Amino acid sequence: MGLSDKIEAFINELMRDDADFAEFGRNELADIFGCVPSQINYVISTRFNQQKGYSVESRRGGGGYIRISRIKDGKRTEFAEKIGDECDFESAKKIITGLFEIGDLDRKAAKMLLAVLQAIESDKTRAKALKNALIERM
Amino acid sequence: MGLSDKIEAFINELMRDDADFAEFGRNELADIFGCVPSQINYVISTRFNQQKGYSVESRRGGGGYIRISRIKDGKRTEFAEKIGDECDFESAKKIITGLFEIGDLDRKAAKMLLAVLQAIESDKTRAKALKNALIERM
DNA sequence: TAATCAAAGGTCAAAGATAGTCAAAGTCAA
DNA sequence: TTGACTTTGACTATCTTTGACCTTTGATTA
Repeated sequence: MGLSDKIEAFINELMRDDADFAEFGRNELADIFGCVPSQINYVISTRFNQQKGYSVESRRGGGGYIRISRIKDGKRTEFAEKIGDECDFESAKKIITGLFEIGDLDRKAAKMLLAVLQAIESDKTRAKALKNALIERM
Repeated sequence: MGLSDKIEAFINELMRDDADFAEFGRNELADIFGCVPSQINYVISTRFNQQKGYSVESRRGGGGYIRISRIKDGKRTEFAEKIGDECDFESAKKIITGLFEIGDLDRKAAKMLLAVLQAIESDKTRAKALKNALIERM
């Protein structure tokens, strides 16, 4: 097993521990494996890219970090499929709340979406609007 | 978590206690965290600036203080006021894009909101929906 | 009252700490 | 041997921490 594979496995272990994300310092990880820091970027870009279903956030400077998290697309698709031709506000609210609870949406986004969905009068339009939003690829 | 993050968290705690503002002495806070006083300014300017929805007042000399308070979201209010009874999708898009550009919305939220707003057929409903979302307090 | 002093807070730039990019060099299997 | 994948490292970008010096304010003193 090559170095990159070992690092990949290690990150996967971290994700298992913390459920759906892994956070670490790039240098710290490079030290563990005795490699150059940019090797970590290589692993991330080849194994944890968007296409494979991950999103990556990072920060430089003191206290810097890299955080890899699984994209919660599954839930979105699942929710989207459940919506029929019509969707009343209460049902829409459950879906948005659900996405907020799994951390797919932050509080601000959830509140705004709810405000918009509430202003829509037609259950048909609401169904279409919510479906579109859920299918929207990031 | 870096020092700045800890100080940020501490100030957020203070705000929770006192509802919508936090007041403290710069040196006092610097002492608590064992850092130079100007570090406090750094935290304030990067985490509690106007763009993030805070206003800061302070006074020097004996009995000096720094007071941070949450403010109404200026840009949002400004945008909300510009919307009339009707709002076509292009106008809505400009507003959401504007909020994204000033960092008020992240990409995901912006995209979802756009998807929802696009699905709305009536310019009247769209106006109402967008206004509601903008007025929504965080 | 005017001058002075001490106690805050403000600014800014340098130094330090991380992470990102990119292309060259290395490896390995077909 | 060649092409795809990996490993390295020099250089870059960004964020944080620190410290020297500046300004404002209130209190004290001449």
